[in-house]
Amino acid sequence: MGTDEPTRTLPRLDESLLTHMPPFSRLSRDQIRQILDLATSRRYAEGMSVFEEGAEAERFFMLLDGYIRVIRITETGEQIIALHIPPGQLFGIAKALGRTTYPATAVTASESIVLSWPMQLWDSFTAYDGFATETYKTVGARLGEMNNRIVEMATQQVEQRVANALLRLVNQTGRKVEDGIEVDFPITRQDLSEMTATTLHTVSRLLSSWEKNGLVKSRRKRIVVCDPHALVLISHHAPKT
Amino acid sequence: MGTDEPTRTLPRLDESLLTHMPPFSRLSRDQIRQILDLATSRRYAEGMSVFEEGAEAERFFMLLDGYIRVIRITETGEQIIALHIPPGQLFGIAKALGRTTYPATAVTASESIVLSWPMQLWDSFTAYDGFATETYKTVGARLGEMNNRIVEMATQQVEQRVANALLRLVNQTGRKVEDGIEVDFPITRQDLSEMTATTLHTVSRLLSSWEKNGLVKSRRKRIVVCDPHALVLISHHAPKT
DNA sequence: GTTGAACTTTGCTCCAGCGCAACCTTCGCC
DNA sequence: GGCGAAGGTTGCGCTGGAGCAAAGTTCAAC
Repeated sequence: MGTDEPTRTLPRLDESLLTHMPPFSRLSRDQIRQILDLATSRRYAEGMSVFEEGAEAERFFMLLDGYIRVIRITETGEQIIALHIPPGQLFGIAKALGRTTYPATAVTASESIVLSWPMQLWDSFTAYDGFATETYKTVGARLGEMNNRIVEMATQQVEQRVANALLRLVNQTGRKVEDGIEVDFPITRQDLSEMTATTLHTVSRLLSSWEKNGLVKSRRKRIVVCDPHALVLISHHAPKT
Repeated sequence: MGTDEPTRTLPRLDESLLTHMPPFSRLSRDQIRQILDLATSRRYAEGMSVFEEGAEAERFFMLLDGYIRVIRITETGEQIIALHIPPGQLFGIAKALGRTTYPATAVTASESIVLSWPMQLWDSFTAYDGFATETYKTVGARLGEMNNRIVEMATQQVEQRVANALLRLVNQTGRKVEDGIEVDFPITRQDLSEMTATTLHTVSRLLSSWEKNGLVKSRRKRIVVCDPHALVLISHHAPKT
């Protein structure tokens, strides 16, 4: 749980942190200063939870650095990964969904730096120029992404779903490395399986066979995509002969 | 396509149409009058499309009567049903998602009456008291529903998914009839299979067996749930022995 | 440098549910 | 009232990928 860690406010934050983040990019330096002075900043180690599904939504958040994994857990204890959030995005914005509780759990996928504000400030933030619009876009994009996932799960084979998930990861969070593009945070076979509604065994088999053909390279908790185009082909390959 | 039908503006609309619809419920009679005077009202026969995925979002809509089915179609021509919209809800609200095109196709699941306004009016609508809040709630609820569907598809067996889908239908759109609750619009096995990522054959088999046990009664395009509780049990039944 | 936990690989078996096929039923329409 | 199309039912065989099992590998921690 997040609360295991002491809350440390980092040294005075610089305005430049936010000037290039879409929700704030149209604001003046002074406005950003005000916003930063209201923010709590905090570092989370990998695997820490930022908030839990169902909890009262007392704060809203922006990810400055690292990656957030949004997960849901079923009554039977299965975990499914709904989405990954890259730096620069708002999250835990229950108010934007007309909710008073968080709809899912957020855990850090890697060491992360997070700003947060009390939810009471939400309405004053939406008054800032561009903030509301960017929020809609974020919500819309996530809704669209979930929608695509439903379509994928409904129509595609496991191999294609895993290929798609991997492509999405490298597109959204990829980091260029020598022999391809690497997913920018530690990710296990189990994680991939929770994103694609399959088992770690199947994911492992797929990655092994892709590695054999030079499409990817993987080490423990790390995946490098060497041949994205080939993955795209796999992801589009007709499900049925 | 919707455009096959002549656009007929129905006789002058009465304010009482909107006074009890959540997005407008906090408005005065005069405000509602203004809003209605800007609206185009139109009747769609069953199976007509109101707008198509990807089209420029020129108008936004409210369903007065009937049911709207939101669908997506894959490159390979498969159709999947994302959600059903009951009367009283806004739809096609691309602006609320920061989009300029519609993210999915909307077709009528039964004969329907729809109001619509040019999207340019959206910003003036969000200024009305309660309108924005209700919109967030609608968006939030749909996002939550999609989220649940992902979890279901990832963790449940076909039988449970179909049971859940049916329960959701009768909860959201059910009409009390003599021997149970009936889904309030025509729905085929094929439709149910497109909501649950399975085949019409499997749905047919399930419904047959449920009917044998008295849980449901169904006729062509009509389904009555007689024993919702038993369906709930099925929907929660552990997937694996 | 040893230990143990976390992560990964791979082989084998089995079955839920899909694809296919054939047929039946209901309904709208000329 | 007969015809055709849309919708529904049911049997059968096959297979993708889940479940199970057993090892191998990597890494952190002492």
